[in-house]
Amino acid sequence: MKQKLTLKDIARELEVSISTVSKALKNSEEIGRETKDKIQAFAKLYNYKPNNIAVSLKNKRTKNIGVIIPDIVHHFFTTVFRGIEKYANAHGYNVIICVADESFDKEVINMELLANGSIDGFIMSLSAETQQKNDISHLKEVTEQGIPLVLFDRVTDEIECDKVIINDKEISYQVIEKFIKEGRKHIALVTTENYFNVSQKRADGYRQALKDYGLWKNNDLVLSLPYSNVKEEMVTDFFDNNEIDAVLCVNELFAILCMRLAHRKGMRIPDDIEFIGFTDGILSQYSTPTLSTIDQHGDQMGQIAAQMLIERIEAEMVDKEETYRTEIIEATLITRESTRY
Amino acid sequence: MKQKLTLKDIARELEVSISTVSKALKNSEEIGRETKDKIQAFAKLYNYKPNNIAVSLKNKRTKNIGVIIPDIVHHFFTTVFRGIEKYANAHGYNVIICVADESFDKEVINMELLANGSIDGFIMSLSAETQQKNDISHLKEVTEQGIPLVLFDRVTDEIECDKVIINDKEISYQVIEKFIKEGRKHIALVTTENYFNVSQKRADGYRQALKDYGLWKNNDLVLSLPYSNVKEEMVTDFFDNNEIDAVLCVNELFAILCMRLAHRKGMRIPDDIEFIGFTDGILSQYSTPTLSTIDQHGDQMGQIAAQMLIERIEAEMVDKEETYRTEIIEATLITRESTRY
DNA sequence: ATATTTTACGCAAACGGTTTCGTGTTGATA
DNA sequence: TATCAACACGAAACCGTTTGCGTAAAATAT
Repeated sequence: MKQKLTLKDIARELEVSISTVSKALKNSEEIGRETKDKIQAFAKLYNYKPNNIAVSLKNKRTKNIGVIIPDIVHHFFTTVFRGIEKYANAHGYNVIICVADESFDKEVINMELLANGSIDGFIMSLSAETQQKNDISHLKEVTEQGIPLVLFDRVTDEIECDKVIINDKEISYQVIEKFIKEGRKHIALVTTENYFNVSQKRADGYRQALKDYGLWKNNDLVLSLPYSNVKEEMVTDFFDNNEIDAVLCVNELFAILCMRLAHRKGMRIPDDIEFIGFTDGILSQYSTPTLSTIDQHGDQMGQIAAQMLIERIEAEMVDKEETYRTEIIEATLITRESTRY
Repeated sequence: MKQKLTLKDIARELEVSISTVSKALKNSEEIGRETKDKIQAFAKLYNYKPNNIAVSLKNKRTKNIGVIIPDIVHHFFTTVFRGIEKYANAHGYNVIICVADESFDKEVINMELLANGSIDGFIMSLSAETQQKNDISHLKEVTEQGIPLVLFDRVTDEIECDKVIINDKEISYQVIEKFIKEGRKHIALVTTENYFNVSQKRADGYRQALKDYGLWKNNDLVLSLPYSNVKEEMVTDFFDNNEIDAVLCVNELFAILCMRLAHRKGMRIPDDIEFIGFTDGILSQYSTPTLSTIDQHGDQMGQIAAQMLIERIEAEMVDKEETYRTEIIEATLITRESTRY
């Protein structure tokens, strides 16, 4: 096992000082042509690479960004992550990832760990538990330390930082409007328990559209399901007790589930009932029938988040204008077999 | 923006030396009770946390592990990753991830970047291009530097290191055997172009089983599809030109695709034709009909890989026994609607 | 030939910790 | 009272780089 070559090794070997080697490798004007050539040749020959850790310590910049997401086995987060990784890598940054598993504690622990010098900034989406408790002191701590933070999708108003979200309310409104214009009268919403910021906004859009078109009665056509372990009877009861001809679901899985149970009840999709879900994941493309979905453009979201973060990190070196942006990405509807148009 | 507290700050404030502070915070016996109390109280009050980078530089241990995977938007890799992350986190390690995007160059670049001190060891699965070129000099370089490496799933025999794989050949054999015992006579294999190590092993199992039961003729019932951009006619031609009553697919997507086209041809699943795929992803559970799949236990694989790596990393501190293990995980068949039993 | 500027390089501090070793003080022992 | 171990702490080296500054030698100007 050959040990890694250090500046000191090269200096000893070539009988010059460490600083000369360092400067020569940076092609500094301070060093003579001959010496530089000699040192550079030697370094190349023995494949010298500077030690990242030492460089980080010295410059106080790690070129790492920390990503904290609630879940990795989840198509939307995966695509966002890919966007982040793509942009970060292209700009010389590595990505350290922590999966909070929707747990508040894991989120806090990981964040504090990384905040101690391991990263130059954070990109994150709040875990379910964090949104539920609405405790964001760990985020506050980090931003007070001057560590840049970009929130995406599951954000909170209570913290000032850059954010990337989609137009949840508007797209929901548009989708409901579309249903209405097609002549649908009994439009349901299948959502999660309401501590999710995004679910609330989607519900707002849904409600608003129904009100604007005089179709709003009450919450009878809103079904709230638990985040996991959905029991089938909850859904079947809902379909049995209500007359429904169109459904918007806040995620792909709920939509697939509902479609399956509606189909089992003998309803024809999309003639008797139409379905639209959020998240254009792999399920939507391959379900039977294929599902019309709202594409959240996760990849783009990730790239923008990464861009905002890196710009913020690198702006810190010069000056700090403390105006934070919220970038809104326009979701788009992808129509497939679960809708008529 | 309050700057991070350092040992030096505490030392100055409490009028002791830096080394005293350092020792006090480690609860060293060298330091008197009173002084320790005072320092520890102060540190707690102002929430002192040691700088990870400085500690890493000093101990030459980063407590980071590098994970390089070909693709992140892929259920199998995602689950393995989750296993890695889970184990690593529980043992005080962070995970730096690089997505090679199935590209050789990205794999090499990322690996070299991380190898310069950023991580204590690697866990990786070879990208498609790397397997195709069969160029693993970057792996050799890393292991020669003494950086521990664990390969999983897409491994190579040409490098000595710890490995975690599944019993691809055996499980394929068993699955084909199952088909045969049910009376299936025309069993097809749908696979990828053969530079994938795992595809080869699966094909081996398939062929072996047919031979052992005297059903092997030639490769007519083996369909090789490109890794992406599969054209439908390739599959339909295959089904049109051959009499087939059972199919093993090397991944979930191929299986779903084939099922759909077989269904379109009017074949009844599972009566006329049965399907089994590799990878128990979300698609298998929600397709119509649901797909019987071979569960590769990605989560477990990830945890074992992480365990092997961390043990190797921490063993390095004591001595180095250079015997490498290959852990084989037993895949299991999950039966659903696409098979009769 | 002397004064001045360049050139080319080395010294040393710094980044934030850890750790070995040395030393002044104390109280116990002879 | 001299001796010595135990105690409590500090000085300094070190991890591998970066970088401001000082300076001898060489080059140029006077």
